Order: sequence, then structure tokens, then C-alpha cells
Amino acid sequence: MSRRKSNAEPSPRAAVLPQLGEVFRAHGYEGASLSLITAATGLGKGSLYHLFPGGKPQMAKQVLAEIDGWFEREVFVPLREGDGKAGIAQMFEATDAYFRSGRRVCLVGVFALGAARDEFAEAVHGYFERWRAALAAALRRAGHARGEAAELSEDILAGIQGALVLARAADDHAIFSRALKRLAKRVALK
Amino acid sequence: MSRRKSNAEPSPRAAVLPQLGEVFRAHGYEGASLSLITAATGLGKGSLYHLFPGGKPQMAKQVLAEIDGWFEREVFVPLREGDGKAGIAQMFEATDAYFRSGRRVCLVGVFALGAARDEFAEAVHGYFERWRAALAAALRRAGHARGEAAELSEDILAGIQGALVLARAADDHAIFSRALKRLAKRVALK
DNA sequence: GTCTATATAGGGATAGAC
DNA sequence: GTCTATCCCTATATAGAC
Repeated sequence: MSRRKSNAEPSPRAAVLPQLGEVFRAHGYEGASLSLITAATGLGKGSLYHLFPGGKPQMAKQVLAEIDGWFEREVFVPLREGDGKAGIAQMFEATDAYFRSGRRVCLVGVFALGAARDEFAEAVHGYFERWRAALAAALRRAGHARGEAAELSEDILAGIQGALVLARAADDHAIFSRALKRLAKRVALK
Repeated sequence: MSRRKSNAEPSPRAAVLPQLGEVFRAHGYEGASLSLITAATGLGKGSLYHLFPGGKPQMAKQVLAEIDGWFEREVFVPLREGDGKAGIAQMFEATDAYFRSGRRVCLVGVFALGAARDEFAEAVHGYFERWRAALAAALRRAGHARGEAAELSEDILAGIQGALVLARAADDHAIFSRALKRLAKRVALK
């Protein structure tokens, strides 16, 4: 097989995905022009189209897939394991780290609000749905009643996304940290 | 004075703002091309630049101002009056109506997440900040302790924005209605 | 693989007839 | 006020040298 080992150096394509992601994050799908992308990656158009023959749509798709993989490993899998409590704690930690305590917005959320949602509907929908399902199941295992777990899982996801919007609107990332702390408190059983 | 009376027919400029708003809402600032705008308004570029000599930035600014005015009248003013409870109830009703029970996203939120935030920082910041301040004050008058009112006001704004993101991501507007109902419940004093 | 053209379409914006 | 025609620029994408 020609696939490189997972512990070898990452493929050149995988290596630019993070930078690509930051451009999409900051400018949205429509706003992420190739000139912004070349500036952020240091690669010329020729190199970019060599790595991503499908152009911008392929770049976005692979960035979404990379993000999805990160959350799968760091958040969804932990949520699905154990008694729920440890997974939920890990989720809050990973979420805080991923969004840089509110300094970074959610690319999937950005795509969800814009016209790009339609082109990337599956990835956008799947990301939130698997997060919500894994969280609701973890809440149940942690001792919450079924209905309570369902409601709380929606509140937590919405609270996170909304806090990212507010934090960026106010240019005050502390809004996100405060919101995350209050959400974690609501998980604790009374 | 040359200003038309407020009960007369609206200026032609004001008349296109709603359609303009829907384009910005659906496509974001960058994605709202003049060809989309001409299609949505039925006006040619000549007419558009006659109405908005400042081009797209002016269009966006006036759309933001119109939205701000609507919320000021329908939400912020009621929140500032009376004992708080009636204003908060009116806020939830107006919010549900404005966002079409989750079928419509928040243009200010869309701008906040994108690169347009920087160009329209004042309008974006002011909208959320005046909402939050009016809501926190209403919650205090309704009987909540100071700290509780501050936290709850942030939770409500974030909950609304986040629910709009989730509803659009899942293409399921019921997510928004459910979230709004739960937020209203949290306002009721125990 | 990466670069420098270059192709082609669409972007925002303006001029001037009507 | 509204249109058509047109300007110039930037967009995405491709070709081909190295």
C-alpha cells in the first residue's frame, strides 16, 4: 500500500490544512480568496491546485474533515466512553482549548450561517449532530433524566456557539470563558 | 424642512432595505454580490448607486441601522420600561417573530462572525451591548439579584444566537423555538 | 512540486442617455 | 430615477516551464 504511516511526517496537503482553516475561519467561505490563501500558506496558486485539484470547494471540504476528525478524537470519543462525567469534563477542556478561550470562532458555525451551508450541508449537519448525540448520551449516563439530557445537550451546544458570536461581536473573549463555566455548572447534578 | 412625514410612504431607499437585508442575511457581506442584490431588489446597478452612492458599504450600514431601529423600538425600549416582566415577555415574542421562529438567521450575528465585523464594528458591538444592558436591567427590576441578572442576560443572548446557528446547521427551525422556550423558563423566579 | 504567466468570468463602480 | 454600456480590478482556474 502506498499510504504513508500515520507516525511519519504528515502529507504536504495535511500540513496546510490548519492555515487554510484559519483563512476560512476569519473570512468565511466566500471571503476566503485565493490571494488570501496564498498569503497565509506561502504557496503559489500552482502549488495549491496541485495539492487540491478540486479548488476551493475541495480545500473547504478537507478542512471540515480535519476539524471533524479532531473533534471526533478529542471530544466525541471521550463523550461516548465511561460514566459520562469524565467525558463531559474533557469536552469542556478540549472546547476551551480549541476555541482559544473565545479568541477563535467556530468554522462550522461560520459555514452554517452562510450560503456555504448548502454546499457543505452534510459536514455541517453531521458535526453538530454527532456532538449533540454523544453529549446527550453522556449526560444520561452521568445521571440526568432522558428529557433533561436532551434539553441540556442543546443548551450547551447553543451556548457555546452563541458565546463565540457574542465574544467576537464585543471583541471580548472573556464572554466565552464565563459562558463555558456556567454551562459546566449546569451539568453538575443538584 | 424637507424630510417627509413618518406616516407618508417610505423613501425609496428605505423601501429596498428589507430585501437588501435578506441578501446580506443569506449570503453574508462578502457573498452578497451586486448581481444577487439587483436580482433581489429588481433594481439595476444605476438605480442602486443612485440610492446608495457609497456602494455596498453604505447599503450594509443602512441595513444595520434599520435592524437596530427595529430592535430599539420592539425590544430595547420595552425592556427599559415598567417592572421588567412585561418587557421581557415582549422581548421573547418579538424575537420569535423577528427570526421567524428560527427560519431566519441574525444578520448582526453573521456579520459578527465574519471579516465584516471590523468594518461595521460599532454597529455590531452596539446592537448586542444595548440588548444585553437593557435585558440585564429588566431582569434586575423583575427581581433577580445583580449577578444573576448579569449572567442570565449573557446566557439568553448567547442562547438565542447559538440556537439560530444550530437551527440553520440542522435545517430544523424547531431547535430555535425549543431553546427560546427554555430560556423564557429560566427567567421565571423560583 | 512549485513557480510564472495567462485565460476567462465576475466583482464593484461610473458615465451618460433617456 | 432607471437603464445600458463600459471601466478596471480581482476572482478562480489552467498551462506549461523549471
